[in-house]
Amino acid sequence: MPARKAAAVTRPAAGSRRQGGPSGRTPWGTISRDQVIATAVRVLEEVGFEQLTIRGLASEMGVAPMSLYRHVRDKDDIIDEVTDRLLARVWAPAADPSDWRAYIAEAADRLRDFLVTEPAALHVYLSHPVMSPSARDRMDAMMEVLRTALGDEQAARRAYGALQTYTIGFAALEASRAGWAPSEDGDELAVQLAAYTSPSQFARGLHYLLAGLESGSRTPPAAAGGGQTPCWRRTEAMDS
Amino acid sequence: MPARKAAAVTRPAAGSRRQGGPSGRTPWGTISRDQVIATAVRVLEEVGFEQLTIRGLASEMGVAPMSLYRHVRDKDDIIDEVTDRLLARVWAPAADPSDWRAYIAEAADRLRDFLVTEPAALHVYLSHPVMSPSARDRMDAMMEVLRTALGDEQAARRAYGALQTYTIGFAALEASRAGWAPSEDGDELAVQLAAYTSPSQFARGLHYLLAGLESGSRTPPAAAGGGQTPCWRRTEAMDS
DNA sequence: CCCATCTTTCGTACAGGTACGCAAACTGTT
DNA sequence: AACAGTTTGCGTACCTGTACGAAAGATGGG
Repeated sequence: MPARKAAAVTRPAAGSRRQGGPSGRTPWGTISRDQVIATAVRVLEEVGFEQLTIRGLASEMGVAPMSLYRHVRDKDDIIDEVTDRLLARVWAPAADPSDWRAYIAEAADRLRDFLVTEPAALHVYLSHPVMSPSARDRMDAMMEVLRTALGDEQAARRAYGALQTYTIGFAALEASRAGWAPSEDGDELAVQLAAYTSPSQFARGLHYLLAGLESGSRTPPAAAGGGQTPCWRRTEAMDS
Repeated sequence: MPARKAAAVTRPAAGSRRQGGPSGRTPWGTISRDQVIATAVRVLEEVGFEQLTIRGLASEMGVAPMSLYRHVRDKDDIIDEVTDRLLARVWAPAADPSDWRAYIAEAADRLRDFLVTEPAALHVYLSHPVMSPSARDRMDAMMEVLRTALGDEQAARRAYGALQTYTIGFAALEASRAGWAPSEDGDELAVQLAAYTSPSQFARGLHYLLAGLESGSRTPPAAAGGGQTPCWRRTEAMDS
Protein backbone atom coordinates (compact mmCIF):
# COMPACT_ATOMS: atom_id res chain seq x y z
CA MET A 1 0.00 0.00 0.00
CA PRO A 2 2.09 2.91 -1.24
CA ALA A 3 0.43 5.49 0.93
CA ARG A 4 3.05 7.57 2.66
CA LYS A 5 4.83 9.67 0.11
CA ALA A 6 8.53 9.86 -0.52
CA ALA A 7 10.20 13.04 -1.62
CA ALA A 8 13.87 13.09 -2.48
CA VAL A 9 16.28 10.17 -2.90
CA THR A 10 14.63 9.24 -6.17
CA ARG A 11 16.67 11.72 -8.10
CA PRO A 12 17.42 9.84 -11.34
CA ALA A 13 21.19 10.16 -11.16
CA ALA A 14 22.30 12.13 -8.14
CA GLY A 15 25.41 10.98 -6.35
CA SER A 16 25.67 8.22 -8.90
CA ARG A 17 28.30 7.79 -11.54
CA ARG A 18 27.32 5.36 -14.26
CA GLN A 19 30.55 6.34 -16.07
CA GLY A 20 30.53 3.06 -17.95
CA GLY A 21 31.16 2.62 -21.62
CA PRO A 22 29.34 4.63 -24.25
CA SER A 23 26.68 1.95 -24.27
CA GLY A 24 25.23 3.72 -21.26
CA ARG A 25 25.40 0.45 -19.48
CA THR A 26 26.96 0.26 -16.03
CA PRO A 27 30.42 -1.39 -16.26
CA TRP A 28 30.04 -4.97 -15.11
CA GLY A 29 30.28 -6.48 -11.72
CA THR A 30 29.49 -2.95 -10.55
CA ILE A 31 26.85 -4.35 -8.25
CA SER A 32 27.29 -7.27 -5.95
CA ARG A 33 24.98 -8.70 -3.34
CA ASP A 34 27.21 -7.27 -0.71
CA GLN A 35 27.13 -3.80 -2.16
CA VAL A 36 23.37 -3.87 -2.43
CA ILE A 37 23.06 -4.78 1.23
CA ALA A 38 25.64 -2.23 2.31
CA THR A 39 23.94 0.52 0.35
CA ALA A 40 20.60 -0.55 1.77
CA VAL A 41 21.95 -0.23 5.32
CA ARG A 42 23.19 3.26 4.58
CA VAL A 43 20.02 4.36 2.85
CA LEU A 44 17.94 2.89 5.65
CA GLU A 45 19.78 4.96 8.21
CA GLU A 46 19.47 8.06 6.05
CA VAL A 47 15.85 8.00 5.05
CA GLY A 48 14.16 5.31 7.13
CA PHE A 49 12.36 2.10 6.38
CA GLU A 50 9.36 3.64 4.69
CA GLN A 51 11.47 5.49 2.16
CA LEU A 52 13.67 2.54 1.38
CA THR A 53 12.59 1.55 -2.13
CA ILE A 54 14.07 -0.63 -4.82
CA ARG A 55 14.01 2.21 -7.27
CA GLY A 56 15.65 4.60 -4.84
CA LEU A 57 18.25 2.06 -3.91
CA ALA A 58 19.06 1.41 -7.55
CA SER A 59 19.41 5.07 -8.44
CA GLU A 60 21.58 5.54 -5.37
CA MET A 61 23.92 2.95 -6.85
CA GLY A 62 23.64 4.43 -10.31
CA VAL A 63 21.97 1.34 -11.68
CA ALA A 64 18.64 0.31 -13.15
CA PRO A 65 16.09 -1.04 -10.68
CA MET A 66 15.82 -4.47 -12.22
CA SER A 67 19.54 -4.94 -12.06
CA LEU A 68 19.34 -5.54 -8.35
CA TYR A 69 17.25 -8.62 -8.89
CA ARG A 70 20.23 -10.42 -10.32
CA HIS A 71 21.75 -10.36 -6.84
CA VAL A 72 18.83 -10.48 -4.43
CA ARG A 73 15.62 -12.49 -4.57
CA ASP A 74 13.32 -9.61 -3.70
CA LYS A 75 13.00 -6.66 -1.37
CA ASP A 76 12.40 -8.88 1.63
CA ASP A 77 15.65 -10.62 0.89
CA ILE A 78 17.45 -7.30 1.18
CA ILE A 79 15.68 -6.38 4.38
CA ASP A 80 16.49 -9.75 5.93
CA GLU A 81 20.16 -9.18 5.33
CA VAL A 82 20.07 -5.60 6.54
CA THR A 83 18.36 -6.68 9.71
CA ASP A 84 21.06 -9.23 10.38
CA ARG A 85 23.77 -6.61 10.18
CA LEU A 86 21.93 -4.24 12.45
CA LEU A 87 21.13 -6.95 14.97
CA ALA A 88 24.75 -7.98 15.18
CA ARG A 89 25.57 -4.56 16.59
CA VAL A 90 23.17 -4.65 19.50
CA TRP A 91 22.07 -8.10 20.59
CA ALA A 92 24.83 -9.00 23.04
CA PRO A 93 23.94 -8.42 26.71
CA ALA A 94 26.46 -6.75 28.98
CA ALA A 95 25.25 -8.63 32.03
CA ASP A 96 27.21 -11.50 33.50
CA PRO A 97 25.86 -14.83 32.19
CA SER A 98 26.23 -16.31 35.65
CA ASP A 99 23.25 -14.22 36.73
CA TRP A 100 21.00 -15.96 34.24
CA ARG A 101 17.86 -13.98 35.02
CA ALA A 102 19.63 -10.68 34.45
CA TYR A 103 21.32 -11.98 31.33
CA ILE A 104 18.12 -13.32 29.79
CA ALA A 105 16.16 -10.26 30.76
CA GLU A 106 18.70 -7.98 29.14
CA ALA A 107 18.89 -10.10 26.01
CA ALA A 108 15.12 -10.00 25.69
CA ASP A 109 14.94 -6.30 26.32
CA ARG A 110 17.66 -5.59 23.80
CA LEU A 111 15.75 -7.44 21.13
CA ARG A 112 12.54 -5.68 22.08
CA ASP A 113 14.26 -2.32 21.90
CA PHE A 114 15.81 -3.18 18.57
CA LEU A 115 12.52 -4.28 17.05
CA VAL A 116 10.69 -1.23 18.29
CA THR A 117 13.42 1.07 17.01
CA GLU A 118 13.82 -0.56 13.61
CA PRO A 119 10.55 -1.13 11.76
CA ALA A 120 12.42 -3.06 9.12
CA ALA A 121 13.58 -5.58 11.67
CA LEU A 122 10.11 -5.99 13.10
CA HIS A 123 8.83 -6.63 9.63
CA VAL A 124 11.36 -9.40 9.24
CA TYR A 125 10.69 -11.00 12.60
CA LEU A 126 6.98 -11.06 11.92
CA SER A 127 7.46 -12.58 8.48
CA HIS A 128 9.27 -15.75 9.37
CA PRO A 129 11.52 -17.40 11.94
CA VAL A 130 14.78 -15.49 11.75
CA MET A 131 17.84 -17.69 11.42
CA SER A 132 20.43 -15.23 10.18
CA PRO A 133 23.99 -15.46 11.52
CA SER A 134 23.60 -12.91 14.27
CA ALA A 135 20.24 -14.37 15.25
CA ARG A 136 21.99 -17.74 15.48
CA ASP A 137 24.69 -16.27 17.68
CA ARG A 138 22.13 -14.77 19.97
CA MET A 139 20.17 -17.98 20.19
CA ASP A 140 23.25 -20.03 20.93
CA ALA A 141 24.26 -17.67 23.72
CA MET A 142 20.82 -17.68 25.28
CA MET A 143 20.43 -21.43 24.97
CA GLU A 144 23.76 -21.93 26.68
CA VAL A 145 22.61 -19.86 29.63
CA LEU A 146 19.17 -21.43 29.75
CA ARG A 147 20.56 -24.94 29.64
CA THR A 148 22.78 -24.45 32.62
CA ALA A 149 20.10 -22.53 34.49
CA LEU A 150 17.23 -24.94 33.90
CA GLY A 151 19.29 -28.08 33.62
CA ASP A 152 17.04 -29.78 31.13
CA GLU A 153 17.52 -29.36 27.38
CA GLN A 154 13.80 -29.59 26.74
CA ALA A 155 13.04 -27.00 29.38
CA ALA A 156 15.61 -24.69 27.83
CA ARG A 157 14.00 -25.01 24.42
CA ARG A 158 10.56 -24.33 25.77
CA ALA A 159 11.91 -21.37 27.66
CA TYR A 160 13.61 -19.95 24.61
CA GLY A 161 10.49 -20.39 22.53
CA ALA A 162 8.33 -18.70 25.12
CA LEU A 163 10.79 -15.83 25.50
CA GLN A 164 11.00 -15.25 21.76
CA THR A 165 7.25 -15.32 21.42
CA TYR A 166 6.74 -12.91 24.26
CA THR A 167 9.48 -10.54 23.18
CA ILE A 168 8.57 -10.32 19.52
CA GLY A 169 4.87 -10.17 20.22
CA PHE A 170 5.31 -7.42 22.73
CA ALA A 171 7.54 -5.46 20.40
CA ALA A 172 4.96 -5.72 17.65
CA LEU A 173 2.35 -4.18 19.90
CA GLU A 174 4.61 -1.53 21.33
CA ALA A 175 5.75 -0.46 17.89
CA SER A 176 2.25 -0.26 16.54
CA ARG A 177 1.18 1.86 19.46
CA ALA A 178 3.83 4.45 18.79
CA GLY A 179 2.55 7.25 16.62
CA TRP A 180 -1.03 6.30 17.22
CA ALA A 181 -3.54 9.06 17.87
CA PRO A 182 -6.43 8.11 20.18
CA SER A 183 -8.70 9.62 17.52
CA GLU A 184 -11.41 11.72 19.13
CA ASP A 185 -13.76 9.62 21.22
CA GLY A 186 -13.13 10.11 24.92
CA ASP A 187 -13.14 6.36 25.45
CA GLU A 188 -9.91 6.68 27.34
CA LEU A 189 -10.23 3.59 29.47
CA ALA A 190 -10.63 1.39 26.45
CA VAL A 191 -7.82 3.04 24.59
CA GLN A 192 -5.54 2.91 27.57
CA LEU A 193 -6.31 -0.74 28.06
CA ALA A 194 -5.97 -1.79 24.47
CA ALA A 195 -2.68 0.00 24.22
CA TYR A 196 -1.32 -1.40 27.44
CA THR A 197 2.19 -1.58 26.17
CA SER A 198 5.30 -0.06 27.68
CA PRO A 199 8.83 -1.15 28.54
CA SER A 200 7.91 -1.48 32.18
CA GLN A 201 4.97 -3.71 31.27
CA PHE A 202 7.40 -5.75 29.26
CA ALA A 203 9.63 -6.15 32.27
CA ARG A 204 6.74 -7.20 34.44
CA GLY A 205 5.51 -9.82 32.02
CA LEU A 206 9.02 -11.09 31.57
CA HIS A 207 9.31 -11.43 35.30
CA TYR A 208 6.22 -13.63 35.44
CA LEU A 209 7.35 -15.63 32.51
CA LEU A 210 10.76 -16.37 33.98
CA ALA A 211 9.20 -17.35 37.27
CA GLY A 212 6.79 -19.67 35.51
CA LEU A 213 9.53 -21.21 33.43
CA GLU A 214 11.74 -21.85 36.40
CA SER A 215 9.01 -23.56 38.36
CA GLY A 216 7.85 -25.34 35.24
CA SER A 217 11.24 -26.94 34.80
CA ARG A 218 10.78 -28.61 38.17
CA THR A 219 7.24 -29.71 37.50
CA PRO A 220 6.33 -32.69 35.31
CA PRO A 221 5.60 -30.98 31.97
CA ALA A 222 2.45 -33.03 31.61
CA ALA A 223 0.82 -30.79 34.15
CA ALA A 224 1.55 -27.71 32.13
CA GLY A 225 -1.23 -27.79 29.59
CA GLY A 226 -3.61 -28.82 32.37
CA GLY A 227 -6.98 -29.45 30.80
CA GLN A 228 -6.30 -27.35 27.73
CA THR A 229 -7.25 -28.17 24.16
CA PRO A 230 -10.87 -27.11 24.52
CA CYS A 231 -13.52 -29.29 22.94
CA TRP A 232 -14.79 -26.54 20.70
CA ARG A 233 -11.69 -26.71 18.56
CA ARG A 234 -10.57 -29.69 16.48
CA THR A 235 -8.05 -31.60 18.53
CA GLU A 236 -4.46 -31.32 17.52
CA ALA A 237 -1.62 -33.62 18.39
CA MET A 238 0.25 -32.27 21.36
CA ASP A 239 3.76 -31.78 20.20
CA SER A 240 6.95 -31.26 22.17
CA MET B 1 4.83 -5.60 -2.25
CA PRO B 2 2.65 -6.94 -5.06
CA ALA B 3 4.41 -10.26 -5.43
CA ARG B 4 1.93 -13.10 -5.45
CA LYS B 5 -0.16 -12.94 -8.56
CA ALA B 6 -3.89 -12.89 -8.79
CA ALA B 7 -5.71 -14.63 -11.57
CA ALA B 8 -9.45 -14.33 -11.85
CA VAL B 9 -11.77 -12.00 -9.98
CA THR B 10 -10.38 -9.06 -11.88
CA ARG B 11 -12.68 -9.67 -14.78
CA PRO B 12 -13.68 -6.16 -15.81
CA ALA B 13 -17.42 -6.69 -15.53
CA ALA B 14 -18.26 -10.24 -14.49
CA GLY B 15 -21.18 -10.72 -12.19
CA SER B 16 -21.59 -6.98 -12.21
CA ARG B 17 -24.41 -5.04 -13.71
CA ARG B 18 -23.64 -1.38 -14.17
CA GLN B 19 -27.03 -1.08 -15.87
CA GLY B 20 -27.08 2.62 -15.17
CA GLY B 21 -28.04 5.29 -17.66
CA PRO B 22 -26.53 5.49 -21.13
CA SER B 23 -23.78 7.58 -19.66
CA GLY B 24 -22.17 4.35 -18.56
CA ARG B 25 -22.08 5.73 -15.08
CA THR B 26 -23.32 3.65 -12.17
CA PRO B 27 -26.73 4.94 -10.98
CA TRP B 28 -26.11 6.94 -7.80
CA GLY B 29 -25.98 5.87 -4.24
CA THR B 30 -25.30 2.44 -5.69
CA ILE B 31 -22.44 1.99 -3.28
CA SER B 32 -22.59 2.58 0.41
CA ARG B 33 -20.02 1.97 3.08
CA ASP B 34 -22.05 -0.97 4.24
CA GLN B 35 -22.13 -2.57 0.82
CA VAL B 36 -18.41 -2.14 0.38
CA ILE B 37 -17.76 -3.91 3.67
CA ALA B 38 -20.26 -6.65 2.94
CA THR B 39 -18.77 -7.28 -0.48
CA ALA B 40 -15.31 -7.27 1.01
CA VAL B 41 -16.32 -9.95 3.51
CA ARG B 42 -17.69 -12.11 0.71
CA VAL B 43 -14.70 -11.62 -1.55
CA LEU B 44 -12.33 -12.27 1.33
CA GLU B 45 -13.97 -15.63 1.98
CA GLU B 46 -13.90 -16.46 -1.72
CA VAL B 47 -10.40 -15.55 -2.72
CA GLY B 48 -8.47 -14.87 0.47
CA PHE B 49 -6.70 -11.89 1.94
CA GLU B 50 -3.88 -11.76 -0.57
CA GLN B 51 -6.23 -11.54 -3.53
CA LEU B 52 -8.45 -8.93 -1.94
CA THR B 53 -7.70 -5.81 -3.93
CA ILE B 54 -9.41 -2.49 -4.32
CA ARG B 55 -9.70 -2.96 -8.06
CA GLY B 56 -11.12 -6.45 -7.70
CA LEU B 57 -13.57 -5.30 -5.09
CA ALA B 58 -14.70 -2.44 -7.27
CA SER B 59 -15.22 -4.56 -10.34
CA GLU B 60 -17.10 -7.07 -8.22
CA MET B 61 -19.51 -4.27 -7.38
CA GLY B 62 -19.59 -3.04 -10.96
CA VAL B 63 -18.00 0.25 -10.02
CA ALA B 64 -14.81 2.16 -10.70
CA PRO B 65 -11.99 1.62 -8.20
CA MET B 66 -11.80 5.20 -7.04
CA SER B 67 -15.49 5.31 -6.31
CA LEU B 68 -14.94 3.28 -3.17
CA TYR B 69 -12.85 6.03 -1.65
CA ARG B 70 -15.87 8.21 -1.14
CA HIS B 71 -17.11 5.71 1.44
CA VAL B 72 -13.95 4.32 3.00
CA ARG B 73 -10.74 6.08 3.97
CA ASP B 74 -8.42 3.48 2.51
CA LYS B 75 -7.92 -0.25 2.21
CA ASP B 76 -7.02 -0.60 5.86
CA ASP B 77 -10.30 1.02 6.75
CA ILE B 78 -12.11 -1.72 4.87
CA ILE B 79 -10.06 -4.46 6.47
CA ASP B 80 -10.68 -3.04 9.93
CA GLU B 81 -14.40 -3.24 9.40
CA VAL B 82 -14.25 -6.68 7.87
CA THR B 83 -12.24 -7.93 10.79
CA ASP B 84 -14.81 -6.62 13.22
CA ARG B 85 -17.59 -8.55 11.53
CA LEU B 86 -15.61 -11.75 11.45
CA LEU B 87 -14.51 -11.40 15.06
CA ALA B 88 -18.07 -10.95 16.22
CA ARG B 89 -18.83 -14.47 15.00
CA VAL B 90 -16.17 -16.23 17.01
CA TRP B 91 -14.92 -14.37 20.05
CA ALA B 92 -17.42 -15.47 22.68
CA PRO B 93 -16.23 -18.34 24.89
CA ALA B 94 -18.57 -21.21 25.62
CA ALA B 95 -17.04 -21.83 29.03
CA ASP B 96 -18.79 -20.80 32.21
CA PRO B 97 -17.49 -17.39 33.37
CA SER B 98 -17.49 -18.67 36.94
CA ASP B 99 -14.48 -20.79 36.06
CA TRP B 100 -12.43 -17.74 35.25
CA ARG B 101 -9.28 -19.59 34.21
CA ALA B 102 -11.15 -21.72 31.71
CA TYR B 103 -13.09 -18.72 30.45
CA ILE B 104 -10.03 -16.55 29.97
CA ALA B 105 -8.05 -19.38 28.43
CA GLU B 106 -10.79 -20.08 25.92
CA ALA B 107 -11.20 -16.42 25.08
CA ALA B 108 -7.49 -16.10 24.47
CA ASP B 109 -7.33 -19.23 22.41
CA ARG B 110 -10.30 -18.20 20.31
CA LEU B 111 -8.59 -14.93 19.46
CA ARG B 112 -5.35 -16.74 18.70
CA ASP B 113 -7.15 -19.16 16.43
CA PHE B 114 -8.97 -16.34 14.70
CA LEU B 115 -5.81 -14.35 14.07
CA VAL B 116 -3.95 -17.36 12.75
CA THR B 117 -6.83 -18.32 10.49
CA GLU B 118 -7.49 -14.85 9.14
CA PRO B 119 -4.39 -13.04 7.92
CA ALA B 120 -6.46 -9.92 7.42
CA ALA B 121 -7.32 -9.83 11.10
CA LEU B 122 -3.73 -10.34 12.13
CA HIS B 123 -2.76 -7.46 9.92
CA VAL B 124 -5.25 -5.28 11.72
CA TYR B 125 -4.24 -6.33 15.21
CA LEU B 126 -0.62 -5.67 14.44
CA SER B 127 -1.36 -2.27 12.98
CA HIS B 128 -3.02 -0.59 15.93
CA PRO B 129 -4.99 -1.22 19.10
CA VAL B 130 -8.30 -2.63 17.96
CA MET B 131 -11.33 -0.92 19.43
CA SER B 132 -14.07 -2.03 17.08
CA PRO B 133 -17.48 -2.91 18.51
CA SER B 134 -16.90 -6.63 18.77
CA ALA B 135 -13.43 -6.07 20.18
CA ARG B 136 -15.07 -3.81 22.77
CA ASP B 137 -17.60 -6.49 23.63
CA ARG B 138 -14.87 -9.02 24.08
CA MET B 139 -12.83 -6.73 26.24
CA ASP B 140 -15.78 -5.85 28.43
CA ALA B 141 -16.57 -9.51 28.97
CA MET B 142 -13.01 -10.40 29.83
CA MET B 143 -12.55 -7.41 32.10
CA GLU B 144 -15.69 -8.35 33.98
CA VAL B 145 -14.34 -11.82 34.64
CA LEU B 146 -10.85 -10.59 35.49
CA ARG B 147 -12.17 -7.98 37.89
CA THR B 148 -14.13 -10.46 39.95
CA ALA B 149 -11.33 -13.01 39.77
CA LEU B 150 -8.47 -10.74 40.72
CA GLY B 151 -10.46 -8.32 42.84
CA ASP B 152 -8.40 -5.29 41.98
CA GLU B 153 -9.23 -3.10 38.98
CA GLN B 154 -5.59 -2.33 38.36
CA ALA B 155 -4.65 -5.99 38.48
CA ALA B 156 -7.41 -6.76 36.00
CA ARG B 157 -6.10 -4.14 33.60
CA ARG B 158 -2.57 -5.42 33.84
CA ALA B 159 -3.83 -8.94 33.32
CA TYR B 160 -5.82 -7.98 30.26
CA GLY B 161 -2.90 -6.12 28.79
CA ALA B 162 -0.56 -9.00 29.34
CA LEU B 163 -3.04 -11.49 27.90
CA GLN B 164 -3.60 -9.38 24.79
CA THR B 165 0.10 -8.94 24.27
CA TYR B 166 0.81 -12.60 24.67
CA THR B 167 -2.07 -13.76 22.51
CA ILE B 168 -1.50 -11.42 19.62
CA GLY B 169 2.24 -11.85 19.71
CA PHE B 170 1.95 -15.59 19.72
CA ALA B 171 -0.54 -15.53 16.88
CA ALA B 172 1.80 -13.41 14.83
CA LEU B 173 4.56 -15.94 15.19
CA GLU B 174 2.36 -18.97 14.67
CA ALA B 175 0.88 -17.48 11.54
CA SER B 176 4.24 -16.58 10.10
CA ARG B 177 5.50 -20.06 10.68
CA ALA B 178 2.68 -21.64 8.72
CA GLY B 179 3.63 -22.21 5.12
CA TRP B 180 7.30 -21.80 5.86
CA ALA B 181 9.72 -24.24 4.28
CA PRO B 182 12.85 -25.03 6.33
CA SER B 183 14.77 -24.32 3.14
CA GLU B 184 17.53 -26.88 2.64
CA ASP B 185 20.13 -26.65 5.39
CA GLY B 186 19.85 -29.53 7.81
CA ASP B 187 20.01 -27.13 10.71
CA GLU B 188 16.95 -28.71 12.17
CA LEU B 189 17.56 -27.88 15.77
CA ALA B 190 17.81 -24.22 15.03
CA VAL B 191 14.78 -24.22 12.82
CA GLN B 192 12.76 -26.19 15.30
CA LEU B 193 13.73 -23.82 18.04
CA ALA B 194 13.15 -20.64 16.19
CA ALA B 195 9.77 -21.85 15.10
CA TYR B 196 8.73 -23.07 18.51
CA THR B 197 5.16 -22.14 18.03
CA SER B 198 2.15 -24.37 18.36
CA PRO B 199 -1.25 -24.28 20.04
CA SER B 200 0.01 -26.47 22.85
CA GLN B 201 2.92 -24.09 23.43
CA PHE B 202 0.38 -21.32 23.55
CA ALA B 203 -1.57 -23.15 26.20
CA ARG B 204 1.54 -23.73 28.26
CA GLY B 205 2.64 -20.12 28.16
CA LEU B 206 -0.86 -19.01 28.98
CA HIS B 207 -0.82 -21.29 31.98
CA TYR B 208 2.35 -19.66 33.29
CA LEU B 209 1.00 -16.23 32.58
CA LEU B 210 -2.24 -16.81 34.46
CA ALA B 211 -0.34 -18.25 37.40
CA GLY B 212 1.97 -15.26 37.45
CA LEU B 213 -0.92 -12.83 37.20
CA GLU B 214 -2.82 -14.46 40.02
CA SER B 215 0.13 -14.41 42.35
CA GLY B 216 1.05 -10.94 41.13
CA SER B 217 -2.31 -9.59 42.18
CA ARG B 218 -1.50 -10.62 45.73
CA THR B 219 2.00 -9.24 45.66
CA PRO B 220 2.83 -5.54 46.02
CA PRO B 221 3.24 -4.49 42.38
CA ALA B 222 6.43 -2.69 43.27
CA ALA B 223 8.16 -6.04 43.42
CA ALA B 224 7.17 -6.88 39.90
CA GLY B 225 9.80 -5.06 37.94
CA GLY B 226 12.38 -6.16 40.49
CA GLY B 227 15.67 -4.63 39.45
CA GLN B 228 14.64 -4.11 35.87
CA THR B 229 15.33 -1.04 33.74
CA PRO B 230 18.92 -1.99 32.94
CA CYS B 231 21.51 0.71 33.08
CA TRP B 232 22.47 0.38 29.42
CA ARG B 233 19.16 1.81 28.27
CA ARG B 234 18.02 5.37 28.86
CA THR B 235 15.77 5.33 31.87
CA GLU B 236 12.09 5.77 31.31
CA ALA B 237 9.41 6.74 33.77
CA MET B 238 7.88 3.61 35.18
CA ASP B 239 4.21 3.74 34.43
CA SER B 240 1.76 1.07 35.39
C1' DC C 1 -38.19 26.41 -14.45
C1' DC C 2 -33.30 27.80 -14.02
C1' DC C 3 -29.17 28.13 -11.81
C1' DA C 4 -25.99 27.64 -7.69
C1' DT C 5 -24.24 24.20 -4.81
C1' DC C 6 -23.37 20.00 -2.89
C1' DT C 7 -22.68 14.95 -3.38
C1' DT C 8 -21.04 11.06 -5.73
C1' DT C 9 -18.74 8.70 -9.46
C1' DC C 10 -14.80 8.02 -11.89
C1' DG C 11 -10.78 9.19 -15.56
C1' DT C 12 -6.05 10.13 -15.25
C1' DA C 13 -1.74 9.65 -13.30
C1' DC C 14 1.97 8.46 -10.26
C1' DA C 15 4.86 5.69 -7.20
C1' DG C 16 6.17 1.23 -5.91
C1' DG C 17 7.42 -4.13 -6.62
C1' DT C 18 8.70 -7.28 -9.86
C1' DA C 19 7.86 -11.09 -14.02
C1' DC C 20 9.83 -11.75 -18.52
C1' DG C 21 13.17 -11.92 -21.62
C1' DC C 22 16.70 -9.49 -24.67
C1' DA C 23 21.33 -8.03 -25.25
C1' DA C 24 25.96 -6.86 -23.66
C1' DA C 25 30.09 -8.59 -21.56
C1' DC C 26 32.93 -12.02 -19.76
C1' DT C 27 34.80 -17.08 -19.89
C1' DG C 28 36.45 -21.19 -21.78
C1' DT C 29 37.27 -24.22 -25.95
C1' DT C 30 39.08 -25.37 -30.16
C1' DA D 1 40.87 -15.60 -33.33
C1' DA D 2 36.11 -17.56 -33.67
C1' DC D 3 32.44 -19.54 -31.44
C1' DA D 4 29.52 -21.38 -27.65
C1' DG D 5 27.92 -20.87 -23.14
C1' DT D 6 27.18 -18.31 -19.05
C1' DT D 7 26.61 -14.22 -16.31
C1' DT D 8 24.92 -9.68 -15.73
C1' DG D 9 22.53 -5.24 -16.70
C1' DC D 10 18.28 -3.51 -17.84
C1' DG D 11 13.97 -2.09 -21.13
C1' DT D 12 9.22 -3.06 -21.10
C1' DA D 13 5.09 -3.95 -18.99
C1' DC D 14 1.74 -5.24 -15.51
C1' DC D 15 -0.39 -5.05 -10.91
C1' DT D 16 -1.06 -2.56 -6.71
C1' DG D 17 -2.89 1.57 -3.74
C1' DT D 18 -4.45 6.05 -4.06
C1' DA D 19 -3.88 11.66 -4.80
C1' DC D 20 -6.16 15.00 -7.64
C1' DG D 21 -9.59 17.05 -9.83
C1' DA D 22 -13.30 17.08 -13.30
C1' DA D 23 -17.84 15.84 -14.52
C1' DA D 24 -22.56 13.76 -13.77
C1' DG D 25 -26.49 13.60 -10.89
C1' DA D 26 -29.30 15.45 -6.96
C1' DT D 27 -31.08 19.32 -4.25
C1' DG D 28 -32.66 23.72 -3.04
C1' DG D 29 -33.67 28.72 -3.61
C1' DG D 30 -35.33 32.16 -6.54
